[in-house]
Amino acid sequence: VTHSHDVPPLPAPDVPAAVTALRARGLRMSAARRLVLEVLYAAGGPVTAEEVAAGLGGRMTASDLGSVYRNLDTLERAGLVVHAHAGHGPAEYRLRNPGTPGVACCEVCGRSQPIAAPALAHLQAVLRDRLGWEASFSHFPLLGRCPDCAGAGAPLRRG
Amino acid sequence: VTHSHDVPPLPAPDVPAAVTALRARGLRMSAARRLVLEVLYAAGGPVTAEEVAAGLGGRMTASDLGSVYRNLDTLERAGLVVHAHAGHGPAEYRLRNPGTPGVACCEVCGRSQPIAAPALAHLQAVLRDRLGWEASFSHFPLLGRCPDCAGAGAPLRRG
DNA sequence: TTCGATGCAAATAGTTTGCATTCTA
DNA sequence: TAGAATGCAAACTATTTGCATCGAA
Repeated sequence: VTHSHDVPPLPAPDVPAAVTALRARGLRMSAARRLVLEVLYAAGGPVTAEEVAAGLGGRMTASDLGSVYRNLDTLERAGLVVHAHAGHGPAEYRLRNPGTPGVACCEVCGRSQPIAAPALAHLQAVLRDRLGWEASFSHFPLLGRCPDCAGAGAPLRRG
Repeated sequence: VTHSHDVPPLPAPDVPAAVTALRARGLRMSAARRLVLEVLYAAGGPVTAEEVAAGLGGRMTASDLGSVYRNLDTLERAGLVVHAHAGHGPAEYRLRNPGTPGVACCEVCGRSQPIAAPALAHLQAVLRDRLGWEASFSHFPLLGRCPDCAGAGAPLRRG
C-alpha cells in the first residue's frame, strides 16, 4: 500500500524517544509494537517484515507477521519508518532518515545503500531537465549494479 | 524471473516475421503462442499477462494464463519481448525495442513511457559519475511523476 | 512419432483483512 | 471500560510449476 497521509514528524533518535513520539500521537504501546521498534533500531539498516516478526533471528520475542505488517504501516503513517521495494522479494523497512531520502539497490549482490540528499537532488535535477520527470528513489529504489559489482563485470539483465 | 540467457536477435517488425524468427530458433507455433504475438503487436504498448490471456478484451480467442506466462517467458528468452515491473501491480510486457532501452513509469497516472537510448545514456553517465552506480531502467523502470502529473502538483509519496 | 506446448489445478510468495479476544490508557 | 491492537486464519494478487494430454514438425 502507498501512503500520502498526514505530515511526518522528525524521526526519533532511539526507542524511548520513538515511544514518546508515538504516545504523543495517541498510539498505544504494545509488546508487538515495541518489538518492531526494537528490531528497527537494533538492525540499523533495512529489514523485511519477516525478519521483524522473527525477532531479529530469535534474539527477541517473535510476533505475528500480520501484526508486524500492521505496525510497520502504522509507524510509516506516523513518519518514523519508510519502506522500499528492492526489486523482487519482500519490501525493506527502515527508520526514516531525512538526510538520505533515496535508496539504491544492487541487482547483483542485493545490497541496498542510501542516497544522500545532495546527490539525490542533483540526480533529480538532471532527470527534470532531460525528461521532465520528477523522480523519486525512495519508495522504488534506483536499481542497477553497485560500484563493486559493476567493476567485477557482473552481468546485468538485458535492456 | 530474471533472464541472462542467450544472445537476442533483432526484434521482428510484424507477426509473420516474428513467427519466422521463432521457427528459426526451433520453437513451435501453437494457437496460444500466436495469440501472445498477435496481442503484443496489436497493442503497440505494454500489456499485462492477464490482458494477453483475455485476448485483448475478448477480441481474440482467450488462452490459459499459465501458458501465457510461459510463452511470454519464451519470447523474452528469444529476444522478442521484454518485461518491466511498473511499481505495484502486474509486470508489463512489450516488444523489445533497442531504440528505447529504458522505461519511465508515472506513479500518479500509471502511464509508462519509453526512455530513448541517448537520454538513457546521459542519465547513466550522471549516475556513474555521481554514485559509481551502473543503472538500468529496463527491468525496473524509473519511477516518479511524469511531466503532466508533476505540473499538476499531484502528491508524491514521502521520502 | 517425437518432444514441445497446452490446459488445468495446485503451490508459492508477499501482503492484506475479518473477527473474536486481549490489553492499554 | 472504551477503543486500540493482537493473534489466528482465511483471502488475495501475481506468478510458477507438476502432470497428463495434445499437437506441430
